[in-house]
Amino acid sequence: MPAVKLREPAPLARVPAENEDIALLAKALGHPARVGIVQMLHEKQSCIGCDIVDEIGLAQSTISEHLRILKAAGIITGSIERPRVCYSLNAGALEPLRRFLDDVAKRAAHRQ
Amino acid sequence: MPAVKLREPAPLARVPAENEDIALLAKALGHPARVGIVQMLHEKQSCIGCDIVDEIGLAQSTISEHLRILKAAGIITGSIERPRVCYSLNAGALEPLRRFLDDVAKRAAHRQ
DNA sequence: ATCGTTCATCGTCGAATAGCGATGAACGGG
DNA sequence: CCCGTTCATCGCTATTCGACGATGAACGAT
Repeated sequence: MPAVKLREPAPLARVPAENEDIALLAKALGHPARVGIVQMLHEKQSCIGCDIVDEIGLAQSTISEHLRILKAAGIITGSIERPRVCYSLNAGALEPLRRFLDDVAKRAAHRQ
Repeated sequence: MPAVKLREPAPLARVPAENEDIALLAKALGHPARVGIVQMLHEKQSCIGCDIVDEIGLAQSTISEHLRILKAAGIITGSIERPRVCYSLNAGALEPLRRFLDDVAKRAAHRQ
């Protein structure tokens, strides 16, 4: 045990866990194909199968990867329905990011 | 001039320019340090100089790069004030992303 | 039992990110 | 005129991303 207390490594000062969260959500949306997928799931309420591949116009493996990223971020969920997988939006997951942006917009408008 | 009309390369089917826009904004926010910077500029209304470097806790060159990315996305602006640069938030730039998220949230809540 | 469909995973490639230190430009002040 | 401060830019390295084709797993249908 050292005699002096070393300065805490600090979680990077100004980078609380909440920001980490927001950044992860934003990153997950940080690709046009993924925005398109969310848009699709948002319009066609119904969950979708491989139609996404046709709509977006990328290779199946690529779409699968994008779906994996969205799933990992909690933005979508997939339930198997052999032989397909039925994806649907989990709108609640986006709340932290949405609230962050709302907050910025509101305060900015408020002080004009 | 070929006799037949070739199929248009298509802007990637379902990936309209608007989504591209949203994705670019999201990408710019896709890093905790950048979220922190926006948060800073949002709280301390006043524009900031190099205080950001102290607050975030990354090397000056790294912060400079993050600022460049935010600037490129139109999210912040910087006005020189020798020898410093005064950054401030351009909240309006985030609107497309904010509206997108609001839309998703609203429609999701509506159909419950 | 075989086939077809749907999807995930793997390996690979090039491009982009993220981080740093070092260097350089641009002043305002002594 | 030199100095210090602030910031941008330049290499450079390591890691991650994005895309693809090929392969494989998991069934329903024939």
